[in-house]
Amino acid sequence: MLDIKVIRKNLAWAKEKLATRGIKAAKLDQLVEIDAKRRQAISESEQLKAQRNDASAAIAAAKRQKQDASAAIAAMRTVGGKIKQLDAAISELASQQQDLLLRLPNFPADSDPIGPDESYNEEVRKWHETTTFNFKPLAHWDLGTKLDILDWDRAAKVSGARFVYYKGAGALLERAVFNFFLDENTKAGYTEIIPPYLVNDHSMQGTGQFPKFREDVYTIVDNDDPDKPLDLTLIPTAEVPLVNYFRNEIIHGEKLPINVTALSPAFRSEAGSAGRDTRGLIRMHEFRKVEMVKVCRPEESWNELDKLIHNAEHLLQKLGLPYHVVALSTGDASFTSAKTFDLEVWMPAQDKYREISSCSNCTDFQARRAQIRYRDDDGKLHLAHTLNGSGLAVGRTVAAILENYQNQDGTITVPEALVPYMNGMTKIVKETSLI
RNA sequence: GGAGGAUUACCCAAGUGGCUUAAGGGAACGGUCUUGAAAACCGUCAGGCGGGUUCUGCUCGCGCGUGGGUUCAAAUCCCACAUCCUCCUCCA
Repeated sequence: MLDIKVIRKNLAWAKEKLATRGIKAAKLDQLVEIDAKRRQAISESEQLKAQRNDASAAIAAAKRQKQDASAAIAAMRTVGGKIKQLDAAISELASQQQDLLLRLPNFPADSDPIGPDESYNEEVRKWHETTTFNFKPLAHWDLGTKLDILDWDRAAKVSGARFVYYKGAGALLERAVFNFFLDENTKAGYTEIIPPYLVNDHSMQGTGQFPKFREDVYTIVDNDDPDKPLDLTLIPTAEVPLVNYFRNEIIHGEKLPINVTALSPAFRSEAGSAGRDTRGLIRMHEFRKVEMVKVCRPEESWNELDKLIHNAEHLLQKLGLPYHVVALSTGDASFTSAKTFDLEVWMPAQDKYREISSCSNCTDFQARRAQIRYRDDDGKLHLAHTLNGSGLAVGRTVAAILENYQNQDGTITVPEALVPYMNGMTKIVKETSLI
């Protein structure tokens, strides 16, 4: 959430910044107008309350001395009515203001490439030449099916489109990948967490998914009354329970920066992406992801963003997967982010890079929504900055390994870093059928 | 899912409508004493958010789990919800 005071004081600047994210100037005019009315009403109400408090003290004193106070009581009755009216108006204005504010994205950083969509993203650096083959590489979904380690048909039968079974060496590979990630992240100083995978609406609002992106997630309903949603949503990313761990907390300054990592399933409705990436592991309703989250002081957050990206890059480098780093444009970056770098891994069969990690500095945007604060040496409270990044998306990593490490005979060479995690297995060969 | 009980500061806890500007104790912090420490004694210790402002100060409002309500006036009375505890039921 943006700070209304910042918008109020720097209206022209705010309009210009948010225009690059597709927000119309009229929205901000409307916002500051409501804010002005609200503050006016607060001022009036509080004057009356001060008056009422004085009168109440006088009434109490009179009563104690057994004197009559009925005139003062009658006078206060009308004041009380006015206060009630003003307070109702204030809460209506406050909720209008909140509704508008909750739907405004974060201010983009000055360094963000300006543009409405991903075509304005800028490549920052590239690691390793893209993989070449002396045969035509297969897509990971074909490799997975031929090896009988990924089963799309039975997942479609059991759950529907965009679900998959991992089997045998496939399941082992998935497990090897996430255990490798968790171990590496822990070595890099992140504390491992196993969070809840269902969270309440306050948490979804705290990290910025609600109210704007309700249609992107799965919310649990009451079985006795399916029209009634329960206050529980399947997490679309571990970022939600990790960041909300700190919600409404005051952190000791010396604890910062805090680094946490978690493996979790991620559930996404993929509303609006019909027809895109319909095959393979790229776009699933349910996938596993290892997430990294940082909570830090404002002055550290840009440096911490660099560290976060390097932590994610380190994983791809150890796996030997070619990738590049892309700075997202103002229009492509996520709602909560001031600056986002995507890591895109090379997918040979598709002959292009695909997103495998998204590393963002959310500045104080989530901290203000979620009230994540710290007390520093000066004894004062400050909003923290929050950062998040995938480290990494597990299914997409498996897809990249299958495609980049495939051999002409259809087997997969296991990346060296994963061999210990695969119980010494160096090559994935065709599984025997279960049925 | 059912029945009871609870929720006040870092911890324990008093407080059943107006002299509560929320008692008291412990912890913590500062000081006196001491070579140093302990003890004793003295002091500080109810957070924070919001409004106004001539702006690092002053002032007003709100703050006793959360949100409503009653009242001239609510920690205190009423309603709803959340969380925790005990018991029953169910359960990996």
